[in-house]
Amino acid sequence: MQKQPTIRDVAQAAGVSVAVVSRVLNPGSGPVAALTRSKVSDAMETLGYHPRTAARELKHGPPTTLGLLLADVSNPFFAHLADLVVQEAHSRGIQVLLMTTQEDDRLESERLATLIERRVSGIIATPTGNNLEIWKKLQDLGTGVVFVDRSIPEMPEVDVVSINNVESARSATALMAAHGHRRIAIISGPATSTTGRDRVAGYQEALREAGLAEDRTLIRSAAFRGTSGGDAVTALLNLQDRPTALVVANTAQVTAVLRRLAHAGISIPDELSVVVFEDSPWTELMTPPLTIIRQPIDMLARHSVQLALSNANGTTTGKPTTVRVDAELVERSSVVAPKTA
Amino acid sequence: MQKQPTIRDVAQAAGVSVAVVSRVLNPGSGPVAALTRSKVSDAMETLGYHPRTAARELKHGPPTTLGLLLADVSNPFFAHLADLVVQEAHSRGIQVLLMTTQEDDRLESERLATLIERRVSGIIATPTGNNLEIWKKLQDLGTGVVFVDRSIPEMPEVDVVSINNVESARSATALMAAHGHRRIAIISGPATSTTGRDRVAGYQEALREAGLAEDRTLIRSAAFRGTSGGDAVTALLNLQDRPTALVVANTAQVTAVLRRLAHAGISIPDELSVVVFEDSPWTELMTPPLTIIRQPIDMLARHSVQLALSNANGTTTGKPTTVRVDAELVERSSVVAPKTA
DNA sequence: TTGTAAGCGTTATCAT
DNA sequence: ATGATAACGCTTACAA
Repeated sequence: MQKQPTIRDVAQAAGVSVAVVSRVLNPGSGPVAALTRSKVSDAMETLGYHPRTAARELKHGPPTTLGLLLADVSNPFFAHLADLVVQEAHSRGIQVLLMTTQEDDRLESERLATLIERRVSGIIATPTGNNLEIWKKLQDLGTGVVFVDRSIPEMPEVDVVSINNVESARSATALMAAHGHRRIAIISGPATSTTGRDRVAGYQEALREAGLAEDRTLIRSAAFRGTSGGDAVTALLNLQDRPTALVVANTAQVTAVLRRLAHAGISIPDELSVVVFEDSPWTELMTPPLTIIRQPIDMLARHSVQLALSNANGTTTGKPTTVRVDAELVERSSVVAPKTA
Repeated sequence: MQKQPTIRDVAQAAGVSVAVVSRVLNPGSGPVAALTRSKVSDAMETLGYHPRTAARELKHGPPTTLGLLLADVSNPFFAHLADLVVQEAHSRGIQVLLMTTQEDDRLESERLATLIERRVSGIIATPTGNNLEIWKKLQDLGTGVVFVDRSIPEMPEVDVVSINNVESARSATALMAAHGHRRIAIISGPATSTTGRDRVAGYQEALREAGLAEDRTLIRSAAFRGTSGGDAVTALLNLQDRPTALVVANTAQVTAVLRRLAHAGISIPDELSVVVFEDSPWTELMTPPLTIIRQPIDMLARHSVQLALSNANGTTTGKPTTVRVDAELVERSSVVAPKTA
C-alpha cells in the first residue's frame, strides 16, 4: 500500500514550485512554459499523481457533485432515470451521489443533512412531501434543487421536472371512454402525492368530457411501497358493479396490480381493459401486449441535470422553472370495448 | 443565499474556541463540560451549522464514501443491486457515488480516475475486463476493491462476490435434460466475460452428465448491450435442426430474446422450453410464467459492501476472498417435455 | 514565466 | 476542561 503523492512531491520531482504544478493542473489559470509543462506532466505521470478532490473543493473549487435522492432504485422507472441522470451528469464532468428515501421522510431528512455537509452543488429528488424547512434551507444555501416526477405544492419556488400528469391520465381515461367503457376505475398514487392527485384530476376531467358520472368507489389510491395495489384490485373486484376498465396510474404498483389480477383469474382485456403507467420492455411481452403511458425519461433526466446545475450557487433566475414534458399513450392490445352484459 | 457558517462562527457564538466545538462534533475526541456542550449545540442549532465534509476528509478523516461502478442501471438486475448496495452502505453511514461504464473500458478508466481523485475508501464494480493496471493501482492505494457479478481472471488478488454461475447454468440445463430435451441451446454473455464463460461451462457440464453431445452451433454468446440477443435467437431458429430448449443466461438480453421469439411466433413452451436468468416480478406475469434462475441480490449487496469496507485502508487480510452465493432455480411453466417430432 | 505565502474548514497536539 | 496552533493538499493573489 503506497502513499499518495501530493502536489508538493510533483513540484519537487519536476524541480518547480507547487504554483506551477497547480497551473498545469488547471489550464488557463496562469501561464506555463511549454517545456516546464511537459516536465511537470512527466513528473505527475511517473509519480502516479492524482489531485485530491477534497482539497480542491475546500479551496472554493467549483463543487462538482450532485445528489440524486430517489424513493428507491428497484422501481424500473427510477432506475432508468438514475441511469440517464448519471450519464448526463458525467458528460458534464459531474459526479452523482445516489441516495434513497424509501418514501420515508425521516430517512429523507438524514440524507439531506448529509448532502448539506457535502456541499453538493445540486440535488435532484423525488420528495416525500415533508421536510419543507430543510428544502428551503438548501435553496438558501445556494444548492440547485430540482424536484423530479413529483413536487410539493407548498413549495412553488422549487423547480420541477415531470410529465404532464393530468393530461396523461386524461388521455388514458379518454381512451377507455372512447371504447365505450362507462365504469372506468383508476388506481393512483397516494392522495398526498402530486402525481396521485394530478392523475386523478386528469381522470376526472376525462370522465367529465365523456359525460360520465364520477363514482368515488372507482378511485383507489395505493401507497407506493408494499402491495397496496393488489388490495386496491381486490376491493375493485368485490364491487357489485365491477369496473370494465382500469387505469393503473401508480407505476410502483403495476406488477402488484397485474399479479393480483392474474391471481383472481381476470382476463385482460376480455373482462377488464387496462392501461398502465409503465414503459418497461416487458409490457410489450405480456399476453396481450399492454397499452401504456410512456414517459420520456431521457427528457426528464436531461432537464433535471441542467436545471440543478444552473440553479447552483444561487444563480436562480428569479422565477422557478417548471418543465412539463408530454407522456405518450402507446396503444397495444389491452383495451377493447366492454362486453355488453 | 446565505453564507455557510464555519466552525469558527460557532465557536464565537458560543464563546469558546474552535477546539471545543470540534470536540462536541466528534464525541470521544476529548472532554467537554456538559454546560459548554449545550452552549455549543445551541449555537450550532441557531446558526444552522453543518460541518463540511471536504474539510474533514482533508484532515485524514475516515473516508466515508464508496464508489459503485456498474455497467448500467437500466438493467433491473443492476438496478436492484444498486438499491441494496445504497441501503447497506447508508446503514453504515457510508455514501455511494454511482457511476456507469456502459461496458466501455474507455469510460471505465475515466471513472476510475475520478474515484482515485476522490480517495473513495472502496469500489464495488462490474469490471469490463480491461484496465488491469488501474485496478492494481487502486489496490496499492489501499482502496477496497470488490468485483461483483463478474471478475477478471488475470486479477485473482481481487475479492469477488457473485452467484455460482457454473452451477446455476448447470441446473437450468439439467432441468431441460430431465424433461427429455436433447437439443438444448444457450445464449450467454460474451466469451470475454467470466459470467459468459462460467455459464457455458455449467451448461456443458450438464450436457456431459446427461450424456448429451455438445453442438457448438447451439452455444451463442451475445453482447450485453444492444439487441445481440435477438440475433442469436434468429440464428438458432434458422438452424435446420432447431433446438427444443433454450437457456437465456445473459440477463441483459432477456427481453431482447423474448421479443424476437414473440416476433417469430414461437410459442413457449410448446415449441421451445425456456429458462431465463432474470428474476424481475414480470417473469411471473408472462404467459406462461417463466421458469427462472433467481439471484440472491441482497446477499451480493451485503457481501460487496462488507468486503469493500473491510479491505479499505489496505486492511487486506492477505488472501483474497471469493464469495459465491447460490442462485435458485424457480420452476414455473416455461419448461415442458419436447414434442416428439 | 515562476515562486512565495496566505488561506479554505477541520482535526489533533500541546500547553495552560 | 479549554485554548492556541500546526497541519491536511490545493488554489491564488502578489512578488520577483
